[in-house]
Amino acid sequence: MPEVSPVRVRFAPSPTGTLHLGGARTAIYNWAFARKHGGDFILRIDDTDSERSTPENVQQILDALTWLGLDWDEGPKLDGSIAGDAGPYFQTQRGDSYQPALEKMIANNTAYRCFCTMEELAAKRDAARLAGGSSGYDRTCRHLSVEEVQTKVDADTPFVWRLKVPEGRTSIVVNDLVRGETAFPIEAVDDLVLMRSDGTPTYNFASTVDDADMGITHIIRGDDHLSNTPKQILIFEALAADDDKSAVPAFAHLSMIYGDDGKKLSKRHGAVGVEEFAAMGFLPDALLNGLALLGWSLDAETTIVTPKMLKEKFSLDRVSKNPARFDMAKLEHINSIYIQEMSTEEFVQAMLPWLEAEGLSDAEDVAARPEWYTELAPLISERIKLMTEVVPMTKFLFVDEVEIDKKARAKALDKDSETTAIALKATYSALEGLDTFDLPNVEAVVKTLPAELDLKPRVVFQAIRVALSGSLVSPPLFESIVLLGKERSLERLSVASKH
RNA sequence: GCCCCAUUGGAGUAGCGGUUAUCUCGUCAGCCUUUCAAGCUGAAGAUCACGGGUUCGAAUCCCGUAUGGGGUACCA
Repeated sequence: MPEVSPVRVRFAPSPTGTLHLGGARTAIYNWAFARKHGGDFILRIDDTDSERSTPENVQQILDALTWLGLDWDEGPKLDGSIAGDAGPYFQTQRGDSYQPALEKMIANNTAYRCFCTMEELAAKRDAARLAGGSSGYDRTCRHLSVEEVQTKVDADTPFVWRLKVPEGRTSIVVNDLVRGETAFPIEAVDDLVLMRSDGTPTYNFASTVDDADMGITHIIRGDDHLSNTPKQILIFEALAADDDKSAVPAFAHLSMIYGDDGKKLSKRHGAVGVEEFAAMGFLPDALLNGLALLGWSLDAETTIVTPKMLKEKFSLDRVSKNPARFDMAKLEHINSIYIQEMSTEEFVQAMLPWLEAEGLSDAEDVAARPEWYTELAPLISERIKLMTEVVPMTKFLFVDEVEIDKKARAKALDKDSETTAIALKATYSALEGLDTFDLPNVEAVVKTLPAELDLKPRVVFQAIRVALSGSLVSPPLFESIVLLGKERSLERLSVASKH
């Protein structure tokens, strides 16, 4: 059997905020790719920005990934434990690995000291830009003699370590799995700072060292990192033993997700955090599906892609190069399909938290009258797109007294109050006489009312609907009456007809 | 300024040199109907950003332009 290096991918969020849609999609692709290839999905927390990183954000990211159904093989776990041997999985705890990496680069002459001050650098940058050239570092310190360097070091002049971009090469080619070959002219690759004067590594250095140490084989990330890639390739090469070509991982750069105005998705566009979508009533599998489709397709026609399908079918060569706009309407449509696909039992369980949050129901109630919930569930599941719609649609079934919507009252009750009073009283009488309050009986007596009263069905039924549910929109009428029960139905009809 | 990327109906996409340019969402109309949905049927909507090439033949390949985006920090 040929030796195949196992796939190892990583998702490395910065806990400077909660998990947003773009990050979630990156995580999904990494996860799906790992699962597809039987590899490892590693979660690393890039928390070097100590100013903005918080433990709360870390927790939120972990929760959001878990909610989405993404499981990682290595990294911090929800219960506080850590899985995997390639850790630590918090970048702030990996400090020890950067110095040896730097020393290795010093030894093979791929790094050098730079004594330029930030002010000097800024001035040079401005000048270079004004002259119309590239704005990279002018490499002054790269040409310092050994003696000059020694003098400055002896004088305790502060310095940073920079990458020595090799001479003699014309370009660095990034062979991207999504975009194909992209060549960066060598002049455009900057001698970037590896280690700051305070001894901490920069992002590009830390990230690359970590990826190398962790044996990452494929880096799948946002395309805002594409320009960083040639620099990172150089670092990978410098870090590698004996020109080991396999030391440079494969790259796949994902286009950004835009808001509906074509601008980069941000808070201005409303909800962008995964937890916000959960609160809006999206199902995890539906969000996963919708996000996966933002830049990837299974084929020409499939819209519904379950987590299982994603794990089996995901491939980077079907990732689109175009930036995608986030479309809430389509996501809602996908969500509604997932809702409809749920079994009655599943939907009852899915409704419960939303009802509980409003104090309308609890597990005990479900256990006490499972049939009632079983009848309710399909009536609701087929007409909502978001789980948040459950409460407004069913609240009238749980409360003792309905609050009748003003508009609904005006339209269905007060418009012709005498007629509606007659209709409601007739309904009252018809229902009052029923011994068995079930759907066939209720339907039998109510359905014939309009004809008996010589009124339009619409007038009669809407009046009843508003009297019982308080709204012009409700689940089907006869079913609603049965679910409400005889006592409450009569009570509400009586109240409404007196107005 | 410089470097890189992208551009197919309103949105997401299929397309890999020869198709009536695919599918989904959305929109509109009809059916169903006690409301709202769902469902079903149908319709409108794309000179494949533009201009040049290459080719018998281009949405597909090449060059340029425009537009949008990313990068260009001792940020990540």
